[in-house]
Amino acid sequence: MLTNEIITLFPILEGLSKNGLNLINDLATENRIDTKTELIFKGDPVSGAYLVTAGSLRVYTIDLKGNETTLYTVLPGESCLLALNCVFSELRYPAWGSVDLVPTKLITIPSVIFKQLYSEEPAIRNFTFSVLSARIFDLMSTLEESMSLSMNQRLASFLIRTANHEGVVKMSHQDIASHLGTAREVISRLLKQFEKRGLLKLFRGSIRIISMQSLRNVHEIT
Amino acid sequence: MLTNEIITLFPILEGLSKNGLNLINDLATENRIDTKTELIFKGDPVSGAYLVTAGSLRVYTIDLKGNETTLYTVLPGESCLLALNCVFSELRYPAWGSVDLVPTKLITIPSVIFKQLYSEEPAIRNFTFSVLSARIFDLMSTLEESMSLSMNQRLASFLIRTANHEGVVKMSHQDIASHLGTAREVISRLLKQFEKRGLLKLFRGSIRIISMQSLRNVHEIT
DNA sequence: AAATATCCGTGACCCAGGTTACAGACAAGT
DNA sequence: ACTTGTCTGTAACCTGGGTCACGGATATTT
Repeated sequence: MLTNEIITLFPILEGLSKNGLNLINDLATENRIDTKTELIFKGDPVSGAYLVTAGSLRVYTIDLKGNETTLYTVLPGESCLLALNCVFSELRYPAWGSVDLVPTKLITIPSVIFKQLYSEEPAIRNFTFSVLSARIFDLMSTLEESMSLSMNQRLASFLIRTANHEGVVKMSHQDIASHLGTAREVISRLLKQFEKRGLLKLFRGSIRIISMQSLRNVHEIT
Repeated sequence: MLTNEIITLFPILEGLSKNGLNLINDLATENRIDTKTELIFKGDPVSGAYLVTAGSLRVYTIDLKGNETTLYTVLPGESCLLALNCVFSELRYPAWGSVDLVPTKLITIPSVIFKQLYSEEPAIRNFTFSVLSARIFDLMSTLEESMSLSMNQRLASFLIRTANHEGVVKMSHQDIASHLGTAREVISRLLKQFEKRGLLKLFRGSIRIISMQSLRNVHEIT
């Protein structure tokens, strides 16, 4: 029973009709993806709407010089809006997608079905709209940050956003660099500064934040 | 008869029902805005969906240091998606909006009406979806450009996109700088370089592109 | 345990582009 | 014709952060 799982993770879909639920139940498929898997390539045709139910899906571009920059991350309870977009526009996927750190589960609702649902089910329409608009705000704030903040401010903000409940970020410097679109050395340098100022502690493959508050202040100071 | 005007400019709305047309006709309002008018302030409540029918509406943010950066420009036949967004989310407007260079006309469909139309009219839904998704691609490419291209490449690309049919851009250096989120001096410097290389000619308040092709090549060269 | 891969630290260098600080050119109002 | 405002040119300077070139540290595989 696919749909129960979906509804708990995507409460906005609660209003689905019986018929809609059945459609999804019968025709959506679920996939498990291992860590370090390239999932979607730029130019791929998109087979349907992707709903992430566990793990995380990273969507990124690669610029002319070969540097990756993360556009956004799709977490459980979210959907990949680029794919959604492509479902309607029949365009091909305009970026890359990969599973990096944790095994990930995602549900695929085939394009045809999704389009039908979209026209019949208000719940699906709301869902689609909210996915798109959430992503827009996200992109806008990324853009704003990348233009007006210095690297150490962006790093601080990234760490705060990414840390788990224990204040630990389990990523290599290179991973972080890719997310922020910069070089590994730069991240190492800045992290070292933070460590010297007592804001965090560095380990191989992870970072433990010590003073969340001071990290927040990096924003204002300069 | 408001709706005729709308339909010609927004062909995607063609499928509107009689009823929908009437609603718009009766309850939408049209405003003319003069040049150099601050129209929307950050935090304003949004009264409805804005459709631009003439001129242009610039949407921008202001960073901590007081620099403006244009997020996007709404042209005739387009709609301000942030406003659309706010219509549904009941959020306040998260940026600034102004009319800068040319007098602008815009039609406002009150929030309540727009929501009703959205639930009843497939045409309105398609419209909304396409506005959102177009803007997403736009934002993504802006983001990509701002991260991976050098200033002179971004300037070249901006000039190409902004020039009118005669290859003329009627903006001051300061205006351009605001759009690209940089300083006036930087733009002057780069433009001068372009002029020396014969790509364009500078006048007070405007720029005439001479070799569109070479300007495109700035992308590749460096 | 040897070999190989991944990760991290660090110093030296360089440059695009932001900043400061003027000065002259043109436009528009009085 | 002045005055005042807007727009442009330019030079000198400074710095964040990208790049190069390492070497050592910790995992992982064989």
